[in-house]
Amino acid sequence: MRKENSTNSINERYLHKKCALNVAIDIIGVRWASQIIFSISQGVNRFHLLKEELPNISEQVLSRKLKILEKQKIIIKTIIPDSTPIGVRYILTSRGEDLLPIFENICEWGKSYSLDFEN
Amino acid sequence: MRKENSTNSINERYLHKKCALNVAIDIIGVRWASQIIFSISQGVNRFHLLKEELPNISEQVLSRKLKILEKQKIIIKTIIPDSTPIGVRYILTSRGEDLLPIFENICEWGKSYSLDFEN
DNA sequence: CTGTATCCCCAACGATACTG
DNA sequence: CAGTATCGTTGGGGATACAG
Repeated sequence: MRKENSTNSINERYLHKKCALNVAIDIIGVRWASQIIFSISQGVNRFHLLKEELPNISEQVLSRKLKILEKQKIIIKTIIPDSTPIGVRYILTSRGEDLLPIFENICEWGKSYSLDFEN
Repeated sequence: MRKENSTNSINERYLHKKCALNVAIDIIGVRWASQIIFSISQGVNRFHLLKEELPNISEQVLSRKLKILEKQKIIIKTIIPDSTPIGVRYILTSRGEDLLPIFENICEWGKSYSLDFEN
């Protein structure tokens, strides 16, 4: 349960109000989120495929992250019809698609660290 | 002290190796970092000015963040000559400047949440 | 004015077992 | 196949006092 009056929460709200940049950062800046969005855009769009692609993520965490991204309207969960056992496919919303060119830019920028990463 | 063999650290290294996107996200995705970079670019480039601009940040945290950004070669600390008491000015490196257009894009994207933020 | 030292909190992250 | 329940761990974020 979240403590709405902790300094943590107060600062979070302060930053969100200050600039939408911070809103966006709090969405894409948590662990796995960006990688999951990118993977889904590449066609890695099912639960077990994501588990294979990201072997270090636990089912618990993957499930949690997918649910959050769905709530944020970045991905949509669709049931694959006539499948046994039940199958699920995740696809990006237009809001999610809009992130892809941004990720390209961020990725380019991050590459400057691949060289001197261990300083 | 950081536990280099915690799953947390292992996953961090895994993601960094997977894609530079995750390297960049871990730099700009922590609290205050993006806002500090943006503020400095706007001329809010001194310790006490940043404290005024971000009243909810403690000196401890601001100091810590500035040091990290300096280590990441995103900002540079310059001593203001002939000042008593000692004065310090922070400026962006070219690596820091490169972030500004990216921030513009992220901010634009984030604005779509200002509407339905409390869902 | 620009920090550092010390200590604490708590929310994200993760492991494991279980389920429709 | 696609999750959820439960609980333990970690480390970033923060408060306060002090220092050059």
